[in-house]
Amino acid sequence: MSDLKIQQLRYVITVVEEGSFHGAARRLHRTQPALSMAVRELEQRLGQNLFERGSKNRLTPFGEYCIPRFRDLVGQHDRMAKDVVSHANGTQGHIHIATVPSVASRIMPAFLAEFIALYPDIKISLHDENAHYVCQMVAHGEVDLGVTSLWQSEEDLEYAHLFEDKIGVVCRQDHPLAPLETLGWQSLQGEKLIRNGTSRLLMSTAAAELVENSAFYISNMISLIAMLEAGAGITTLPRLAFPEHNANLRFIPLHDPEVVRRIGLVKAANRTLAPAAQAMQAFLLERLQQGAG
Amino acid sequence: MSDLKIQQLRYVITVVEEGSFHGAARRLHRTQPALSMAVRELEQRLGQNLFERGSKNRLTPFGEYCIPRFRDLVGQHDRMAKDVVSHANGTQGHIHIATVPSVASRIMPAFLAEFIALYPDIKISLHDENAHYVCQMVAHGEVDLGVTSLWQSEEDLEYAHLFEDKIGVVCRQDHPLAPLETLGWQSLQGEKLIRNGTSRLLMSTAAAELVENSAFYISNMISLIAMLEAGAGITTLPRLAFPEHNANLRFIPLHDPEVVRRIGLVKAANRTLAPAAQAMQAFLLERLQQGAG
DNA sequence: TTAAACGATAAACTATCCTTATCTACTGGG
DNA sequence: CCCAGTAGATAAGGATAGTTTATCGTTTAA
Repeated sequence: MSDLKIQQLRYVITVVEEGSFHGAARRLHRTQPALSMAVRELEQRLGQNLFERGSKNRLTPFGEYCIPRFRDLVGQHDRMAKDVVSHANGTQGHIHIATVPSVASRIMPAFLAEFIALYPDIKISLHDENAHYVCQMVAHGEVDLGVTSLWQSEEDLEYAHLFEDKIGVVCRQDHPLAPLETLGWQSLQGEKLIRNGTSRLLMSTAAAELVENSAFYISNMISLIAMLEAGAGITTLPRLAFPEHNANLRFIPLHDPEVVRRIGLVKAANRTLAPAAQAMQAFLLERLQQGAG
Repeated sequence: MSDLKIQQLRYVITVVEEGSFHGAARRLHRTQPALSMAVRELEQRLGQNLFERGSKNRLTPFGEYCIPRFRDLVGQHDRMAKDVVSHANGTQGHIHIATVPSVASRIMPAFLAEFIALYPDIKISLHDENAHYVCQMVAHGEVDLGVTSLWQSEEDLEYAHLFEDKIGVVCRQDHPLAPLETLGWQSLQGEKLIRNGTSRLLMSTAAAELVENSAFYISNMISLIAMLEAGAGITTLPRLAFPEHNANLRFIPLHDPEVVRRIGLVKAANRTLAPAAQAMQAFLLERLQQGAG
């Protein structure tokens, strides 16, 4: 038993709806003989006539039985096709994305607001994790895309650079260093440095020994800020990770050497993105590449 | 947006199930390039790849999304096609048939038993009505087929003769006429004749005046039999309408003139029968034509 | 009676589908 | 390291559908 063709079924349905072959032909942008022959072909395949021959265009009892079933299948086809196509062209879907907290709180809100305005039917799940875990989630397929600095160059990850984020020192407004517009690493000698999750960025620089001699490590950003506000010491942070509107703290860019955190878009290599994620990827690259946060 | 082809969807599903194009080609009795090209064509139409290119034969996320939906549609198609085809070749369906009571009780039971053994999935509704109403039901499309004598030659009914049913007299075993093997109409002069629904068959014969002079009319067969058993008179009946195993009554064939009821298959002209009804029609003609009840 | 509308049919063209033949890439064993 | 053996991709050719134009016969209505 062979496959029926959706098109033939649609032809028959249209003939019934229009009440004539000519009318159906007009609606389907086909000629009348095309429908005549298509219907006859289907009838021959089924072994029974759908329309009464000789007389006008009345359905046979067999036709009456078939039409609702044809209608059902064509309807199901159309719904499915519409759904699948809208997923194919990225107007529908569910994107899972992971970013480091600073990007999640400073970049993504405005970005995602713009994105969902463009693609109102795409669902988005945003995870924030540290750079290492973001890469892991992408590698393991738990998310489609990551926005992060690379933990280390990984085999099965594809990295597309977006922007750089300068490291600076963060201290209280009444700290002796606070009035300075810029700082060299040497100025930090003797300061009480609190390490945090981003401190590893300094490990391969001239400032490495500063970090190694630091006695404090705080991973939680809220706690870190509280410690700094209490005047317990200073820390280093990428600019994006510094709470922009904090009146008690000050961010002082550092140079000599200048250290940056490279933020990029990470996806699994050898794995095609779902169309919705492709749209997100393209939009991320268009909006965030080169432009700093 | 154009129609997807059930066949292409089936190809894709089979490739997924078999895990390879070659395997699927074997199962589908096609060559491998046929599948390659069909899949590529579908991918181009959707605008997204279903299978990872380069790498073996893994599905893309888009493919993962599509496959269950394709499976659904193909499954629905197959169920629908199977159902429609089984209706087309008459192995499934619902037949509505009407007959006169004598045929319903004496002919149809054995006949239908044989029929449902041949077509176990066909549903049958059997109505018994008088000859006039049977014809009316067929003409109005309330039933597909009727087995009856014609009330009058009707415009929009097609009649196919099945068999003839001889009229005879019915009387009690102790009636003076009972010992006779055969009777002429003249012998009935002076008898108390009870009319019934079949008496109209005599109206155009030499015996017409007998009927006209009869004072009793009973339409209900049970009541009629009871009256006869009570010795209230005699009646005329077609042989088939006579209760075969009744020990108290006797059926005496009549001749001079011989009157018969012509029983035939009636269907609406200009209306195609449903396939199941076609099967019933063919079976009725094969089994009942010429052979008396 | 004629004109218009409908469906069926024929012939020609086009697109689609499937095959054979061939090519390229990857894989496992010697 | 090489050499089948297996996989999918590609190209060319032929068969088959699907579609169109042109035409015919029938029915319907003016």
